[in-house]
Amino acid sequence: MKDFAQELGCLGFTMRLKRIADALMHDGKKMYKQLGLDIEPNWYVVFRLLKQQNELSVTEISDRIGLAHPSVITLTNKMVKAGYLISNQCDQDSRKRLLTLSDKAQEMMPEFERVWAAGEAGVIEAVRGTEIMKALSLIEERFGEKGFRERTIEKLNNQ
Amino acid sequence: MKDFAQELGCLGFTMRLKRIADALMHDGKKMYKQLGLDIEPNWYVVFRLLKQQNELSVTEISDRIGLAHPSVITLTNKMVKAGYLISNQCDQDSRKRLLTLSDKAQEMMPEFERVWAAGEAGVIEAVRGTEIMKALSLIEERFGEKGFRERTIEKLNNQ
DNA sequence: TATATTTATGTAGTCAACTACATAAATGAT
DNA sequence: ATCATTTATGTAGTTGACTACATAAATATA
Repeated sequence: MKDFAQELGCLGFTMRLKRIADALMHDGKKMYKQLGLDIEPNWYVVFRLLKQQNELSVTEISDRIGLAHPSVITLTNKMVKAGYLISNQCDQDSRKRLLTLSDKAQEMMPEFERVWAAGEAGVIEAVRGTEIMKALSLIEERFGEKGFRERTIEKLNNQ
Repeated sequence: MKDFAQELGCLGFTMRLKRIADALMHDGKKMYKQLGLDIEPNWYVVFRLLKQQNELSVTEISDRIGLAHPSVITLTNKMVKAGYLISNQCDQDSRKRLLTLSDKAQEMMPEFERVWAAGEAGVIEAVRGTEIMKALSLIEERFGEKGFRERTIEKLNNQ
């Protein structure tokens, strides 16, 4: 049975992106469970970011990883609850809450890194020969400048 | 501020796909609202499919568009409620429910088609020069054969 | 024919993202 | 110094996908 979203050409773009992302996310969850690790897909972005930056506020994380701040709050709250992040009120600016990696996080990091390296190797294999990372950058940039809605309405008016 | 998911290379793949898909979906909703059309992003896949196939069951739609059947039930129920689909119990097999486009759907189709054509033109512009549709096909195929979890665990064992 | 299996649909609950709104602290302007 | 604006965080509610389980009809098998 041929996939219909594929038949739709560029119109099927969004649905196909979402389908792939969802499938990877679900399979990622399953993977961590199978490996007996109590972390979730996407946490690695925060792990990696805080490893590099040491200490960041909610909004800073939100800006750097491109998720809305409520999503970051939910995500990091889970990581705090799981014992991987420490949350401290900022001295200079009492609105801010600064997040750092806990000792548990530092301890587990080598094991996580091993898994992430394997995951990355798997993805590299799956996307081999496609230039998709470069394509995503370009597409992100273009949709960043002018969204889908604006583009469509512009085209509608020029018809 | 440089995007951190991009810095992560292939590891940021899933998150970036999800982010783009979510942004397109949200902007699509906004667009339909702005145009005063009472339809949702993704409905066009069902509209187009039923225009081509006339009458299909829930499972057939699910198979063709690659969404899980509960998602199709939710999606098509909304379309029925909005008056765009007719649902009929199948005579030969009373388990099946057959979905067709309503008169309202047929009537509105030319207007929808105009919008979808504009949307597609916008996407084509945004992805120009990237070969992303071809890339997605290849990636879907590869992850279809062997998922992210399986790939990662295989890599872990070969380290 | 009776029973077991498969298939089609439906329901319940989860999840990760989003927007919109609320509040409190810091900053800027008159 | 007061008041307005901006910024940081938090909460509530929505969304569209998913899995897991439930039920009923059809089909296959003993």
